[in-house]
Amino acid sequence: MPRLTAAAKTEVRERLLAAAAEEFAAAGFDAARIDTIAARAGVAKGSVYNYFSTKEDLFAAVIAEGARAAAENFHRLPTGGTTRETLEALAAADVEVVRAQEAFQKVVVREAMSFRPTTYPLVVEHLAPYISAVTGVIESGVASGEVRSDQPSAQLALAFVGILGLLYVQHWGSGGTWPTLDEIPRLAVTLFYDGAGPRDGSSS
Amino acid sequence: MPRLTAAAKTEVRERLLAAAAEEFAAAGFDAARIDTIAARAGVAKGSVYNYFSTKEDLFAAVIAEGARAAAENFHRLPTGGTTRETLEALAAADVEVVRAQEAFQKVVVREAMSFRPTTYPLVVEHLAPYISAVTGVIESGVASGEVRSDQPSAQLALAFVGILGLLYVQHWGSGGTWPTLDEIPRLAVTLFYDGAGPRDGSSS
Amino acid sequence: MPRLTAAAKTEVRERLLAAAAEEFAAAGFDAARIDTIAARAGVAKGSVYNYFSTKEDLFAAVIAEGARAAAENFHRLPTGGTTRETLEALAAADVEVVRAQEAFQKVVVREAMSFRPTTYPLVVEHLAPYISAVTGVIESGVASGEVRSDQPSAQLALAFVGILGLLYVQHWGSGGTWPTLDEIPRLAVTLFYDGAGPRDGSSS
Amino acid sequence: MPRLTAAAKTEVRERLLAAAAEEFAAAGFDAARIDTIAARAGVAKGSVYNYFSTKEDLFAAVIAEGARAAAENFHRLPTGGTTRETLEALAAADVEVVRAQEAFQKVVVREAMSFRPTTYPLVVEHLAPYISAVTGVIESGVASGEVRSDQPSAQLALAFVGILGLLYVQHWGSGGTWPTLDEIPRLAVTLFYDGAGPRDGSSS
DNA sequence: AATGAATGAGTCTTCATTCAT
DNA sequence: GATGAATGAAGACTCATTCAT
Repeated sequence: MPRLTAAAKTEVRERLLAAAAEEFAAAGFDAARIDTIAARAGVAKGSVYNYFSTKEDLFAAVIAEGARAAAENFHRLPTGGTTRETLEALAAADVEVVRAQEAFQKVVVREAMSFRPTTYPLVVEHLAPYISAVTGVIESGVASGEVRSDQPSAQLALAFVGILGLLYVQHWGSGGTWPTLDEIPRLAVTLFYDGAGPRDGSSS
Repeated sequence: MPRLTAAAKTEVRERLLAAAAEEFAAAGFDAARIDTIAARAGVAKGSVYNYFSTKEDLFAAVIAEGARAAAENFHRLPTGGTTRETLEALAAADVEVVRAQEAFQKVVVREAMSFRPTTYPLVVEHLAPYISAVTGVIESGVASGEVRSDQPSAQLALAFVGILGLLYVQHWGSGGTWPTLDEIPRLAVTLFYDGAGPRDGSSS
Repeated sequence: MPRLTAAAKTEVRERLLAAAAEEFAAAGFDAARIDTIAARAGVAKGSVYNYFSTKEDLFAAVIAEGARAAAENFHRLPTGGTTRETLEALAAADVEVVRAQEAFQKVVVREAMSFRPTTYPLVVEHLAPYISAVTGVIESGVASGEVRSDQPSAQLALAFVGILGLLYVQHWGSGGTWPTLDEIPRLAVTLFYDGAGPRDGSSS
Repeated sequence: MPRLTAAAKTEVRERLLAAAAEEFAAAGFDAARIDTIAARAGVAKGSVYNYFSTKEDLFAAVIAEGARAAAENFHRLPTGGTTRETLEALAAADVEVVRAQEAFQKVVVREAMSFRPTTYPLVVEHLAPYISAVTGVIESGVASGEVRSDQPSAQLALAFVGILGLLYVQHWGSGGTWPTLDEIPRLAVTLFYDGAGPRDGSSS
């Protein structure tokens, strides 16, 4: 009989991941300290190495968990609305993930934006399902004439995800001032879909 | 009698800045090594400290130089075109700066996207003139009816600069595959100005 | 389960203090090397920092330990003799401390004599109980007419402690030649109590 | 013809010595910085090495100058008074030297009290003439019955010089509070000559 | 499995000394 | 002789990782 039940192990692992996400989000990979993470998770420093073989490994696990949670949304896509509505719903769902797991998402977004040779491939790999889900939505939009067809769908999908990330960056960078998390879905869709050109009367 | 002329000192300082930009761009602040920077600049490690009192100080100088070069464009704004043309010209000029000083701009963009408490204020401070110049262009566009008036100009300006940054991130993150630097000005304007909604025949 | 028992930790800490005292006594604060101290204590350099957060902190601990041992004597003051006998007994007890902890006492005496802004306050603070104990003895002497009353007791106490220190300085400075440790208590009392004026027959 | 007259060279040398004395007095040998000394003397750092080959050499020159000025007094000994008066006059003359050259004397006194292998021999060597002059005075006192004869004169001389030093230490250590420089000669003689034993009516 | 002390390679930074001008 | 930039050896301190208990 194990000294710890599987459930207990999982629970410690999750506490470690959460603590690590906080620390990596606040300090970045290099400045993050294992001591802090262990303390925040309420375990001894050495115990961290019973769960993750390396600081880098722990970091990767944080990214993976963040990306996993984000990607999960796209398995229960809302259907039946316009492309615009679908995209806004997606963004809204993503915002909920950010709300629930702010630290994880900060880490993912920062790494996605920082193209560091060590960590970039990780993020790309983990975000791939996410991106391809968005690509699917865009393609449907193109098919139905709701999305312009003169740009590759894959690139438009990247742009949408990028804009969403950008809004998070501005949210965090401004200390939550602007935009607020609530405003993000609508803003993302407006920016992505309508652009800044003059309105003929329609839209937000 | 000074051992070095003022010009020679400036030259060393510039070599150091360039070397530091390379290193910071490649490794990030924490992982960057003063040894590497000194070696790349062709001076002894100790000499770095004759020019910059601290690693952090050197980093700040790199940001300042990058932002300075970027902001310089906006003093010679093209005039007389449409807002769209002006924005594209601005983006094109910025791309030239990136081409000329790729490492510096990588550092600036990365820090702008990474909201680290230590460095974020620096970037914000140095990018302020840049942002407010773009805001001016947008405001003219609003006045002439070329830009939608239902969003604050300052926020639209942030969005434009953000999209530009995003495209750089994708450029660097993709290893230069897509978008290429050449494509960036047009893409930035298209995304920002037109959005992804369906075309009625015009554009791109 | 701790890797070391509390007793083992204390033991390492004491080895470090002893090694540090040796090194500080021999080289002075600035010239002392943490490497040397660690090596002498038989631990790795990094381990020093598990016990003391800073070289300065370690130094302060050495002073504190030295002063603590010195002050301890004064809690078991000999009573019932003349002031002269009491002072000589005190000095003799102090000499025993010096014998037992020569390096610690060297550090304390040197710092007490060197009025360096950084360390002087430390010494003053730690020697305070010591000085005030001596002051008490002197006051009794004044009350009983054994000590002159035309000088403040506090200042006489300082003088006594100073003379004791002076004799240590001459002991160490002369390589132990003169005075020897054994001679110090008698000498201290003679100098302090009788002075160099002519004898009318009495004393030493 | 030299680019600098001998007088000008001497003048720079003296400024350097004075600046060095200040710095060594304030910081101690190790913490003293050549930069600071050069700046305080109003010359470039490199110029220091035109006058002194080494930091240690400069330090030795400061000690030598301090000891030289102190020893000078003893060449014009007051004569014809009692031993007690002579000693007080000597102490008074020494206090004048300290007043005129406080930094130099601080350095000498501190090193005399700190028995550091590197510097102690220097001080001993330079103070030798000083000590032997005092020894001469004491010997005369012994001969005339004014000084006790049961202690070697050389040791009494050391004690007198030591007490003087001790009073300086207390003066500097107390921030000039007690004793003041003016009080020192009388105090030195009282302590040295009379001791703390009870008065029969005489003295201070 | 958990613990936390020990480890030591790795870093920034300082500063006496040199030397080209 | 004066200058001050360049040098690089040296040192305090950090921290991921290991491992005895």
